[in-house]
Amino acid sequence: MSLEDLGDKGRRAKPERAAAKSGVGAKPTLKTIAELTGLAVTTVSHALADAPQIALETRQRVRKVAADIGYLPDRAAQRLRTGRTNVISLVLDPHEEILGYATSMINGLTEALRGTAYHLVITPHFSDTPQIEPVRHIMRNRMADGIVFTRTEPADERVKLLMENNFPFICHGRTELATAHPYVDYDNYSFAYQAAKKLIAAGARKLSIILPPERFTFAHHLKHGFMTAVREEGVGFEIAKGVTLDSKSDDIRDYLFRRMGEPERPDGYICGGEVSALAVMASAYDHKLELGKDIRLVAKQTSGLFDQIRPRVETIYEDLAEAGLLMGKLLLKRIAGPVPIQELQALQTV
Amino acid sequence: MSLEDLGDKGRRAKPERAAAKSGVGAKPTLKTIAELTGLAVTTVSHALADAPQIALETRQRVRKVAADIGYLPDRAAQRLRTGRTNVISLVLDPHEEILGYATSMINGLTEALRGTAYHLVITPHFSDTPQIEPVRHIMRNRMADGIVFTRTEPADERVKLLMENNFPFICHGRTELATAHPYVDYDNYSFAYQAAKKLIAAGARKLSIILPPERFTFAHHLKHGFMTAVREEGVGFEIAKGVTLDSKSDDIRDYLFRRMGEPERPDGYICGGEVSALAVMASAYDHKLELGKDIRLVAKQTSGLFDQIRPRVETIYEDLAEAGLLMGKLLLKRIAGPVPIQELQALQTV
DNA sequence: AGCCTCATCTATATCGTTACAAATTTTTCG
DNA sequence: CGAAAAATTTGTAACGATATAGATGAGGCT
Repeated sequence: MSLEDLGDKGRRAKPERAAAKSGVGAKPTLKTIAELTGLAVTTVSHALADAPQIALETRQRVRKVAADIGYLPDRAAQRLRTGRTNVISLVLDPHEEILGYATSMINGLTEALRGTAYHLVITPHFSDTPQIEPVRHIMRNRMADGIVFTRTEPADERVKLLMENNFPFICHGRTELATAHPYVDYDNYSFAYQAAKKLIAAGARKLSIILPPERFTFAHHLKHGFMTAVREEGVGFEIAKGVTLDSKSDDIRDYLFRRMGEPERPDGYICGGEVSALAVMASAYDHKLELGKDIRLVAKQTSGLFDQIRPRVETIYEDLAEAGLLMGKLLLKRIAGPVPIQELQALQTV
Repeated sequence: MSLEDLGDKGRRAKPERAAAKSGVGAKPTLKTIAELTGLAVTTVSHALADAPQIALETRQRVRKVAADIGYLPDRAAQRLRTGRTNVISLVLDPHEEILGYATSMINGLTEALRGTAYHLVITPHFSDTPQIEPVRHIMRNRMADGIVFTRTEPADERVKLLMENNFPFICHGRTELATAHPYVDYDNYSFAYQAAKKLIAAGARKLSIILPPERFTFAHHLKHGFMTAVREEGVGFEIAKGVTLDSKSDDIRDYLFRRMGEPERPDGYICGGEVSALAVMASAYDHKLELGKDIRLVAKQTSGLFDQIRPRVETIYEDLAEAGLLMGKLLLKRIAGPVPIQELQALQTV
């Protein structure tokens, strides 16, 4: 260490020092490139930004050197100077029980961010603080250039706040607000509608659906789809009471087990999540009810899980990775500049 | 806007301007506090750092003002000046199939980071680039103060590189390198050992295990635990060939289905993942083999999933959220300063 | 009083980048 | 050829924080 140091000092001046440094592991900066090319730092900066007032030949030369020494702009410096963070923040509710929901979405998002300068930061939303807190915090302290969040509500405060401040965001799910906003959503109305129709076509005469907590917009979508189908067909129905898709899976199963032991029990179940579908199956099994005969089931599938479940269950697929990918793409588009809102809305069809 | 501007100019000097600004929504900085308190920026900085050479009363006053206006230091500026990023990078392989593996770990990590200045950044590792790339990149470009990664290999290059450079990290799983390194691991040896014993105790006479790809250290741990148990008991055994826990679940099932149709088929399965366990169940079902009689199964459980699976399956639990929490805590400890390596190692017991 | 010490606070420079304005060189053309 | 125009490059300041060294003033000591 000290020997090397001496040797280095013993040689000559600065340009070589920088070069040597960059050769080893020291981070190259614009200054490094400037010294290497004999240009000014400003020029290098402009050249790398492909500014037209820099001679084409210079731009190419600079780019070459930058690539050779593996220059990457310092994010902190860029961020400090420009205010751009190059960060997308995914606000995540650690409560989300749906298996792999977050993972799939993260995979989609990282895929969308691939090749860009953007990083994905996970911002947890702890349930003991108001939902809007992380969003307000990110906005106020410029922690990110854009926000992604899920579990949208009909009058979602986060959407309101972000829209008011014209802050780039996208959410999974829609609101019922008057002003349009960016979103990616899955057509849960159609999901429930088609699921109900399938159950009825298969012979079910009394349907039941387990809904998400009522505060989420997609609970309403599911309910409407469900209600429309049962009314059209004139079959019996009920909505699971006391449990939601967010309930602990054991609680869901306990509820179902109880209900299946009662008279007038439903014979067709619609499950908006994989865990609740398994709970239906478990309850039926524990009652020695036969699936596909005594009890029918249509589940929403968001992973490969149900390909291995026996007896086979009718499912309808929701592609969460694609949702994440879409969200990422739309958000980047919005961050790049103003875009008509309707171009930032996507509905995944059933 | 212009009116307000004029009015503001018409009044007096700077302190009020800053106050007005911070009151609205402009981000308060050290300068804001300096103007508010009449102190110098440097003093404020020191005061907030609780430097003893600043009068106690001043420190308190500054802290109060900072809290009142909701001051938060600018991460970019801090990072630029100090080199600290306040970022923990989780290198994630989007390939990981184990349901919710990433989610659980992320939840644990965010819990560990809660209340600290640290953010969690997801750095994807795309399978078309060498595994070491993201790590090298993070290190070279100082993208994070610490790295978390998973799926450790016996001679893991990432571990070598990070150890050589004395860069803070922690990995899920151990290596077989001579030099000790930080890790959090689950005792997969004991898992396989106990799983095998359970199967044998339940009457299984020929055991099979589906292993992770051989390049991962925990594949060896599982294998050793398995082999030790079958040798001790002198029962038949085999190791699933051609498929691993990383194989597509349909491929695992196809393999199992084939194998279950052949003579000398195993009657006890050890599954290191939930999906492969379901594949075993599906194959058995498709062969009309009865679980618990013709075929026995012990699965590793990492979510609540198997509480809903019927027939009930014997499982052994691995707490991934706790692993994440541990990893976060140990990594933070390491980042805070040098720590004897053995204090940075944790083995989760079965 | 004069000098020193201690406690407290402050000025300056810097991290790497970019906006802005200015300077320099080259080209154009009467 | 020489001035104006165009093309190209450069210097300066700033983003917000902190490390370093230095300044200020109160009090103690001889």
